[in-house]
Amino acid sequence: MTSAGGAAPTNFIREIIQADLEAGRYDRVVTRFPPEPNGYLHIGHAKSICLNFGLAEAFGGRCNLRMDDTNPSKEDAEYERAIREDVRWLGFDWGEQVYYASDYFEQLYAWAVQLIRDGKAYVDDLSADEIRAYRGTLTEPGRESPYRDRPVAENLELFERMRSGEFPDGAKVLRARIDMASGNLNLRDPVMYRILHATHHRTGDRWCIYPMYDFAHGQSDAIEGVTHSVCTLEFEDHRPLYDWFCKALGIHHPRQIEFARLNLSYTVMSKRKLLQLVEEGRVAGWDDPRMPTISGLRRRGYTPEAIREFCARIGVAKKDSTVDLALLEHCLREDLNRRAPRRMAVLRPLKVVIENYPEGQTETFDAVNNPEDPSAGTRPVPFSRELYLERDDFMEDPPKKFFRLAPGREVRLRYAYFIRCVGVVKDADGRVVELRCTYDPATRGGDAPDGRKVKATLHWVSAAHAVEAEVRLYDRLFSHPNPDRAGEGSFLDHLNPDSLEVLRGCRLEPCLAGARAGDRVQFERLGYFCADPDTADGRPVFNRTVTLRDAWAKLRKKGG
RNA sequence: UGGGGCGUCGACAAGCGGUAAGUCACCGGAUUUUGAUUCCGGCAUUCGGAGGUUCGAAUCCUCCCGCCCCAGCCA
Repeated sequence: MTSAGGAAPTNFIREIIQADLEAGRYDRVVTRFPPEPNGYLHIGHAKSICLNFGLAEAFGGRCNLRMDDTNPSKEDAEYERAIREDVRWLGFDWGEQVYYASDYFEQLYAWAVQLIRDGKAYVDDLSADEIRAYRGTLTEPGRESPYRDRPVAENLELFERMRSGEFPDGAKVLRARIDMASGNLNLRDPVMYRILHATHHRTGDRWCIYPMYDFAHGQSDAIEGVTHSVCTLEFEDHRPLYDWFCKALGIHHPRQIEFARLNLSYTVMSKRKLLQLVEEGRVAGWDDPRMPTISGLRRRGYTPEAIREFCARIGVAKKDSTVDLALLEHCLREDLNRRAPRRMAVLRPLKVVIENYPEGQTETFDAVNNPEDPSAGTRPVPFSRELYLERDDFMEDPPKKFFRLAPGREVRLRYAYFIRCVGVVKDADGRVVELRCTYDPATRGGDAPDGRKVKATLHWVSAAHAVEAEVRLYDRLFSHPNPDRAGEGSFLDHLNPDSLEVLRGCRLEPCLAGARAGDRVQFERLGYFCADPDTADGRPVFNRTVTLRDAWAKLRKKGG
């Protein structure tokens, strides 16, 4: 069980469970999170994970992690490994063991035989195309297969031969015998087993017939004593079938409850599309920091706490909805604000020479590590005659609302001195390459004894002491709020061409030399950053997790 | 034209017959050695629409409209 749940607000699922408990329908609560190991987990799965583990925790029950591994042609042990890692990282504990649908293959087979014996399942020789044709359409009923009334004994024998490998893929299937005229397509004699001569990553070549989702999921729930099988809306149509199998088999009958899956603006969530992004090299892999995968978010610098808080805030309902990415980012900033140490980093360096500061002199200032957390203490930051400032913090011909550095203007260097720009050095092309400034020794520490004010406080890094680094600026992967439904064309048409900008030659304050992969910091005035695994000794690589809220950027955008 | 769902502020979401919570976003304004954080204020006379029941309806009934899902031997 978990210890990670927050105080999640109530929702309709909790109410159903509460009512079930009170009515005595179940005497305990068991849920499960059942991913298919055919891809990486994403933020949408996080919603389901938080929901299922959270439900179990709220009712003092248990939540099983179960691999829904019934299709060997798509699944892989690597995905399984990643799933465990991600669930664990999110902060959930699945207890003694991971469960596997594949562990139930023998039992599932026995249950299939039982249904055949009861005349409720039959072996069909129709091809896939024929089955489709016989199924009918949304508005017309289907037709019964000519093999539907095979004698039980023949069905039994054929099914056994299917298992023993006598038939090639697709030659036969086992079908439930329900109702070819049902308005619910799932009830038109759904396929229970198909022949698949494929090696399963766990059962190897022991099987060449594999159960379909509908004949595996509910039964797996039953075996594990699941009481509430929570899944997404698209399975609502499957519930009658889920119930039919449990009833026909006379086994423990969990209640299936459906909720709306998570959609996030500016991102795609389907595994198919995420896979495509990876396979076509649109991103660097499943853990590319632009991906909505758990591993991508982790590498980007997200915290499990922020993701859990987000999941608690979005709620659980049956309405199709798309949550604003801004909410996710808000949860992230909220968490990082209270825990990320502050550092100074200049991403686009502009050299500054303090003309009246003695050459060769260095002094040290104490900088606060985290204004939100006094216990985080301070660190020393060296200051000298030559510094780097952010190019964006200087404008030669500033607009009215710009109150950073400009010719003749005075600003404060954080923790250090007031400086005034007295000269601009340009190259042959007229590009600003260096600033000449003077400092006021009386403002040491950042306050003027005469009480004069400055409108801006800038971050800076001493040139001689700076650590060079690579910084990767990430932005949303898609430029359209809903890449899935943005008119005709592919979602790929809406990829944001500026989703990644790599900056080299960035200058960090010296204490960042020892950054280790996974370290999260706030670069003051810029945003939250996380040291990437590509970080090498003495050569940090930082990913921008998210920018700080930026009133100036907003202003600038408005003004054109 | 079949079956299953869903419609409350720009985005989420409470509300469960007694007269529209909260959050994000947005817009002010205060404090600030991060144009950050924090703080304070604003933001649905109205609940997809139309009727009806009721002293009273977002909540109950009827009809209509809109959106989503289902025709894999995927999950």
